[in-house]
Amino acid sequence: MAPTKTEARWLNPREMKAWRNYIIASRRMLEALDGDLADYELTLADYEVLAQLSDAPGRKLRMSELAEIAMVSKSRLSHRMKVMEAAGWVRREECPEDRRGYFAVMTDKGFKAIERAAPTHVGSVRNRFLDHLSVKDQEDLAKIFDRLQSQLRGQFIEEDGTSK
Amino acid sequence: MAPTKTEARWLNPREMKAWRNYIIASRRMLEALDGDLADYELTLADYEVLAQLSDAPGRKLRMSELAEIAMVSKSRLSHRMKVMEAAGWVRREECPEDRRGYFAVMTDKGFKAIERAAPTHVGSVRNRFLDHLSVKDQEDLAKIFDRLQSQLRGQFIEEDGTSK
DNA sequence: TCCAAATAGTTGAAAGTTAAAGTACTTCGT
DNA sequence: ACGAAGTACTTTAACTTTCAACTATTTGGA
Repeated sequence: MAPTKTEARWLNPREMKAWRNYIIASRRMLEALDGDLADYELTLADYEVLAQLSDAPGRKLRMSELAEIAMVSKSRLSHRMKVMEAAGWVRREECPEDRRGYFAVMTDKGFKAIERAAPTHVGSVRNRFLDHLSVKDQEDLAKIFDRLQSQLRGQFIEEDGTSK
Repeated sequence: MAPTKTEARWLNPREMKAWRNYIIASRRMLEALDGDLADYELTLADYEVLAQLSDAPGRKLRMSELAEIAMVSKSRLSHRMKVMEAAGWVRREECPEDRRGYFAVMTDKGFKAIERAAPTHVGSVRNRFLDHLSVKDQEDLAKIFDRLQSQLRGQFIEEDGTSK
């Protein structure tokens, strides 16, 4: 089935500029953020995983939940966990309540690793993003992207018929 | 050298919301756009490469230039070109002016392929992005991301000492 | 002119990602 | 309480991307 029913009239210059400025700047910004983390042997995606884990109670989360909130697939998380486990940053723990399941648990070493990276990362986010936005810009962006996000969720439900 | 000198004070709730809403929605949107193109055996990155090529005079561009404007690395472009060449969408042509160089040339088949995908893609961009923005939102976003982009370029120059 | 350095592009290997299938366990309906 | 279907997670294999090294050519001095 076609993913969209909107007729395909071309983008006008204003639309084009909004769209292209947005994706180009975003791609470059993400690249830069990733580059900034490279000094800590981390990618943005791995950072996200560790950050979420470090915020969890007991620095411990079910694999699925971690995958969900860090926005990576289960398969990818599995693979990355193997790498991070080898680095001594996390370990897996069996879940007694549901024996199919596992917890991802952050080790002290992992916590230190992300504690070390966090100031730089936050600095990058300011440096490359927030510092260039007025308070109003920040509020506008938050609103706009919140709208986009909920719309996306809506379309997802429509498309595959699943409600979660 | 540290990539940033900004002190690492934590993000306040407003900053946090702007940043997180932005990356989360962006990631999901990009995923969705990619998904929409999958029906045409294209990724967003490949689409971008072909779209740029189809816009070029003679549907023909030097590899480096194409890599630059489509925002992929030279190496990646080389590899993708091999795949697209096998699909019959592009071919390489020697450059007589600079015998180290090559042109990427879009074939008729390639042009047809992107012509087929374009309406859907434009539809997706409307559907998932533009339709949810007021005219003012579009203008604001264009301005903000333009600012971010030029800032990024500035930092890039600082960091590696290169001026291009 | 000659050579060192820079540039254009490709390549191969390593690392990362995804998609599909596999294992193990739980849930649900009867 | 049984079996089918569903869920949690992992694994394998195919594919993609990156990184560094390589070839070929051009450029820019001395």
